[in-house]
Amino acid sequence: MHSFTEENYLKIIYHLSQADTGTVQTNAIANGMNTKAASVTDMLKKLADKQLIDYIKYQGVTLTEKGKATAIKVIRKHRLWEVFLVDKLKFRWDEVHDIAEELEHINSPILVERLDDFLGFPKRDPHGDPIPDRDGNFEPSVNIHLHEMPQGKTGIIIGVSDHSSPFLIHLQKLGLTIGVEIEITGITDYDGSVELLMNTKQLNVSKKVAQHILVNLQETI
Amino acid sequence: MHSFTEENYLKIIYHLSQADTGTVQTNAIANGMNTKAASVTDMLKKLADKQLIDYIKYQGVTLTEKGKATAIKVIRKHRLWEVFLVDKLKFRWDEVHDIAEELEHINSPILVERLDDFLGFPKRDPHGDPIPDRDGNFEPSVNIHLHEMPQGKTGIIIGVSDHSSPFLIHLQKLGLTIGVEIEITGITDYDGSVELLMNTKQLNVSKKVAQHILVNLQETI
DNA sequence: TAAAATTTTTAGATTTATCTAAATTTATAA
DNA sequence: TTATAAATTTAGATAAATCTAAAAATTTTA
Repeated sequence: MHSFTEENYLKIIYHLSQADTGTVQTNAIANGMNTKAASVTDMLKKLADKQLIDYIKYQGVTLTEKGKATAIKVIRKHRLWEVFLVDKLKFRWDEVHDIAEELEHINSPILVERLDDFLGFPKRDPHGDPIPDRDGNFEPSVNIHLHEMPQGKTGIIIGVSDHSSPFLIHLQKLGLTIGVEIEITGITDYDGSVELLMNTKQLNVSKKVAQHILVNLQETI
Repeated sequence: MHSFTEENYLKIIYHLSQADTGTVQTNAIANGMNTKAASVTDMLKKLADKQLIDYIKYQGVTLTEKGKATAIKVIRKHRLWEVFLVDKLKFRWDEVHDIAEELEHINSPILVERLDDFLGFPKRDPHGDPIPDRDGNFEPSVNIHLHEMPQGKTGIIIGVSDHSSPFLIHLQKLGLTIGVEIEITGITDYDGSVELLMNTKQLNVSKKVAQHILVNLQETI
């Protein structure tokens, strides 16, 4: 088995290699792990010895198949626990990350399968991110701004790119909060405002607002 | 916060000091922790520094109030997670211990309270052991043989003191398996056989059988 | 393309929890 | 009550994950 620390390194490397297609740099990992570059180098040697990453000095790393499978298992657990915390224990979307960071390291394959079953085999976590199945397969997720969303597609609000109070208060009034599922029904040519459906409610938001709402695009599952 | 290891030491010390009223010996802890006496001594110094135990060289240890409260919190989490695994995820009674050993170290007070609520504030875990409430209070549990049970009291079968196949097969046939709740309704003077109620079913078991069934006596809660 | 800046690695320590082997203390028993 | 046995502690090492400071490699830029 792998230590919590090793699992966290693999997870960070996995996420970084998704963002950026090439190899992952030492400093990027140090940043993600809240540690120093020297510590990362030490750990990279260890992960390479265990054949979890391919590592060439000074050139950055990539995950091996084994390393990738391990990272995806941890991500699967993290996202399933988030669903549990939100759906069953009534936590808010924004409260669950740190707890799931601990729960994701519980080592019991059967527990993961039972939990998945108990939750009804969810395909997405509360942020709209895809949950890998037991074989590690999942639909990729795409995060874009609301005004870039194609019509007809649904998405989940995952954040904002303007953190000013007036903007946040405006969103609160409209009900456009994190975790809400929306569908674009049209774009007004005249002013670029966006028509959308939230639950069953029709809304119109200005182009300026749409440009500052981050959405996780739901692929057809 | 305390490390997993520190929490495990406190838990073992707590359990050992329940069994045996005096101070807890180094070797007993080493045995419980599957480690060596020298390692225990090192850890005892550390726990004493943190004022979690009172430790006198060569004389054994007792938990301080702080240490006891910490141990009880870990035990509360362990038992709540066991209820979750059995009631919600459909694990069997005998499968949950190792998983709960990991889950008990998840550090989130709010998670524990939400879980307790979700489970309906259970008073006993699947073995019949009491679950401390958020303040650490609980009814003590008493483990005795079936033939020593007072009439009218209920208990949960927690094990057997005869592991022979014929005996276990006999119990299986009667439905007297681990986790089953029973109530003594009478004792036959003539042969010492025990009349009991299992769910709503009336049963009679011989004195010999009753002497080999271990029961956790349920206090009036 | 050579100097400067940045990134990465090495060297040598530190902390936590563990170990073995030896020394010390306490308990037991002749 | 002293010798022997058992339990416990100390001393000195080891492995995991981290650190700082210095050295080496790579990238940028003038």
